[in-house]
Amino acid sequence: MAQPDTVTRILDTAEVLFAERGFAETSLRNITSKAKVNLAAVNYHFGSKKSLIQAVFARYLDPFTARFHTALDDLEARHAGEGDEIPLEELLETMARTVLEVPAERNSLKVFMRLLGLAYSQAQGHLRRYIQDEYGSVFTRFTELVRRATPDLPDAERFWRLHFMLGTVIFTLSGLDALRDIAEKDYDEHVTVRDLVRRLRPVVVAGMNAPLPEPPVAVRQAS
Amino acid sequence: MAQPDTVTRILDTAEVLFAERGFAETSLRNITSKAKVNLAAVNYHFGSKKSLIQAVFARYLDPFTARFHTALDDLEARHAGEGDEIPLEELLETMARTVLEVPAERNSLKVFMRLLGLAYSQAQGHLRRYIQDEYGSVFTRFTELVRRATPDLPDAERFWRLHFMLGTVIFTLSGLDALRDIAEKDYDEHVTVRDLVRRLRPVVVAGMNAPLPEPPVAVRQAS
DNA sequence: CATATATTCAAACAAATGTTTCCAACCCGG
DNA sequence: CCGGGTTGGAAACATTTGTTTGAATATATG
Repeated sequence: MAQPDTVTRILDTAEVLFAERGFAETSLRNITSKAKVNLAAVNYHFGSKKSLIQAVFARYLDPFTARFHTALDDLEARHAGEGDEIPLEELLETMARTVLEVPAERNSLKVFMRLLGLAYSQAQGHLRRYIQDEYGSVFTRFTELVRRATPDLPDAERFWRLHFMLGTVIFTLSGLDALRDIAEKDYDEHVTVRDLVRRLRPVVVAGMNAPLPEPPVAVRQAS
Repeated sequence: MAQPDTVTRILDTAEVLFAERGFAETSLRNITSKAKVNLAAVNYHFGSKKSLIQAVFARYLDPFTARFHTALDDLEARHAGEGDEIPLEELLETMARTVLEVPAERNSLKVFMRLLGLAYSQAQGHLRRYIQDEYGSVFTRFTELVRRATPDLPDAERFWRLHFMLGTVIFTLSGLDALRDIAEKDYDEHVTVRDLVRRLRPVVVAGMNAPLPEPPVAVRQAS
């Protein structure tokens, strides 16, 4: 256990390679050679490639869920006296802050968001199940708070809008490199993640507060 | 050339498998066996797996760009007399209608959107380049029209918001199956794509028209 | 009909993948 | 100094991948 542990060296290398090329396109040999670690080390320490992928996620999601829970505890405690409802802006703000805090410690927000994007897009059946089972409860708690913050929104509408916003954020931040290339070609400004989050905020808030859609046309009358 | 051509049978099978699992996770043997076609047929007709992937996209994007161009022609012609500016809502509406029309002919909007999502998320270097080179011009034309429709928006802000909205739509529609499962568990309503588009419209419009973000804090003074 | 061209097919190929094995090196408490 | 459990390492393993081959078959052409 002299310099960076073999395990953490594998995790460090794996997460950036996964983020860059995806899971299937990143071979164990690719990881181990770049990490200067023996090929067998992955299977020795993690058991399989699947487990390595899950471990990569766990290293982000464990601290994230922990912090997010305590952040929500704080928020609820602070609003306990005045009637339970936490404003939507504060909820979104809290989530954003937590998401930004966790990977900031290792300067790898981009990697984190890209991994989240992959978890959604790459079917990788086992991954979605793992994340849902392991970390679903925080999200449930959060959506319940959002529900209380937006009592006028029909349940279905709020559900979809939350996922719309999730899509906006994950898509943007996970495809950030490609977008940044285009953006820098058109306007030479170099955009940072924090800059993007600043731009995202009003859009997300406006989207959540958008007027309700017109009811479906030609709907079957009161079934 | 009796029943469904070998080439189209390959394309039909490949596009749904690609959409379900991604490109790297879908093997040629997987495609050919399900399509009841000989393994060598793919390399015979398309040359390589890469070319097959591009062909799958071309079958959607060729008709799409053609229709979109003529739709924009119509729109410009209709607004020619009154001073050039086409309202943002009409632009978005036109794009949405075109996106919905093309795959509707084969009842595969879901597949189309999922493929678009993959094109973004799966690095697959060659794919992004191919799409950009082959179909970039329509998007350029569209963004220029959007620019004229939103003269108050700074260029950079409009650029990013367009991509935010793109993210919302692609993410939602491409992850639709998973989301639909969750939605149906919570509210038994079965959501259709058209229903989702109806819900998306006000959110997207509100996002584009959101107030400008506060300027970055602690910015270096006039460089 | 005969010939040439296009397509299909089964088999094999080389390369790359995740995983396992087995032995050497190491570390640390006795 | 030693000895047992943990970690590191080279090689081999069994699969799976995309691709190629060459013969068989169908299709079209003169």
